[in-house]
Amino acid sequence: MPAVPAENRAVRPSCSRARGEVGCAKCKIRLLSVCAALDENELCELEALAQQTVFEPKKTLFIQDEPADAIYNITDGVVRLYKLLPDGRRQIIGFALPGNFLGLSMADRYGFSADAVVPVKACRFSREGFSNLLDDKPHLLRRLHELATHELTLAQDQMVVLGRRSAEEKVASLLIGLRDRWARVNGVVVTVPLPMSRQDIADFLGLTIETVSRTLTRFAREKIILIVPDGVRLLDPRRMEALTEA
Amino acid sequence: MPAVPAENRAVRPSCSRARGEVGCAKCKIRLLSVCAALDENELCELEALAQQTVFEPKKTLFIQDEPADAIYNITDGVVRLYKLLPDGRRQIIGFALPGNFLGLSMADRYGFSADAVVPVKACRFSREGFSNLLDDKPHLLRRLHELATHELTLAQDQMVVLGRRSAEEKVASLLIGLRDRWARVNGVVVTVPLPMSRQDIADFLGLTIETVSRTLTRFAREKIILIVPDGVRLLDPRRMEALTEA
DNA sequence: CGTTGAGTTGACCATCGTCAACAGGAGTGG
DNA sequence: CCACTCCTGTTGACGATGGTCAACTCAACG
Repeated sequence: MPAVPAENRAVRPSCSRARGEVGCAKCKIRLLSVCAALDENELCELEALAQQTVFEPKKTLFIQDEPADAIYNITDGVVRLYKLLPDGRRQIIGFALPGNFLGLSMADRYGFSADAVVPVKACRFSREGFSNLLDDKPHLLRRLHELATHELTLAQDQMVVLGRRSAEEKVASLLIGLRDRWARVNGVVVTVPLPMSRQDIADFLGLTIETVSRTLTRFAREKIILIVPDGVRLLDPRRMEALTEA
Repeated sequence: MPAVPAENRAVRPSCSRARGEVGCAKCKIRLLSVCAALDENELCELEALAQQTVFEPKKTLFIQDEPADAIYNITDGVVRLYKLLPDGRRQIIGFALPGNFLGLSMADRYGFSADAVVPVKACRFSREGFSNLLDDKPHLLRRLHELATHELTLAQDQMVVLGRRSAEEKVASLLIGLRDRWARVNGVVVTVPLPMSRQDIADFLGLTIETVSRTLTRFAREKIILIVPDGVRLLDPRRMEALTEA
């Protein structure tokens, strides 16, 4: 039987948890997520409701239009969020990174489907439990609303990309966008991780895999990026940014 | 000097207002908007903060990136919401109809620009005043959050349209979408009002005016619609809906 | 009436999608 | 260990959807 890790022995006793689990107070994405709105005592309440879950690549977290009985806070990995048309066309409406919250809407059915791109860890809450917590914590609701309007802003920016950008600009905006989001999670990066497939990228940008592939190789030929396994290194971030600003 | 209209004489005295103004309690879009969350007394508080404003066509309500000192509740008319790229390309991210609320995000700068398409009436609130009201009315915040997540859902649906729909499907989805939204305001309609220009429609759908024009005339040739001044009459709503569902 | 601006229509063209072939890596079984 | 398949990604040839450019109509307005 392994000893309880040192970092767990010191936590305040009010917060009981299963042996070996790290508490919310130590969570590295706490300040990025809804949890930032809560003080230490409230965090214990939240933690009591949370259930740590793990999803292997391609496993689904939930499916569009099914009853939304759970909401998730992603702590590790990448999740793709998408809508399908009856004929099979797919639009990825976003990639959830650590710190992102799925279930902002508190609606009774999911508005899109979500599945893991790489191994994912997430805190799972029952919608009911979380909703009750929300009822007597207006500052938590404020935080939720903040995050929701932030998502709305991202969605509106993506509408500009989808409606008015060329293929080249679309790929550039994905790379710069992901770089900036990873920076908030992991600190500044020059090599942008791209764990999702070309098909995922294409379905996010409203393109085909071939166009995504061609555009990336063109960027590589022009020494703006270096393609590495599961990512790209930005050799000339300025030129890449220029493409997104034009 | 005109007499005070009969419908105004009977309102409860707690709600004082300028002569001739109709109170929130009588507002025809009250139940569609944030105001639905408030009881009669709270409505008076809100009314005290509200300032009735009017905008002529093409007048701007606010501009992207400028300080967001006011928020608006549209009571009449149509407003276009858009983002501009430095080179002049424009993406319209939505049309606000009566009942819609501009300023859901409560951010300190506007995330997009807004201007009147036709004569617009709106209730204007200072952001500060509204924010204060929000602080001790959690149910108002809940309502705001509800509306924000609804907007988010619309934005995500529009991402599917922009990313994965053909020109024909795009135009059809605009017509069906507007028809359903007008129905919530005015009751069921067969003639969908299109007060915005072809350029506006094009910039909403990620197309050009020519493609919008051609698509509409093709629909008309095929007897799916009848083009009338400032709108279209849906002759075959089923076929139109089929185009949006495919 | 002349001017202006929105909308329509046609001819042509470019960007991006389609289709197909191929390369390389991972996993599987002889 | 090697052949085989499978899957993802790349590259090329070709084509279609929708964009560009231009001419024209028509209504509104002076």
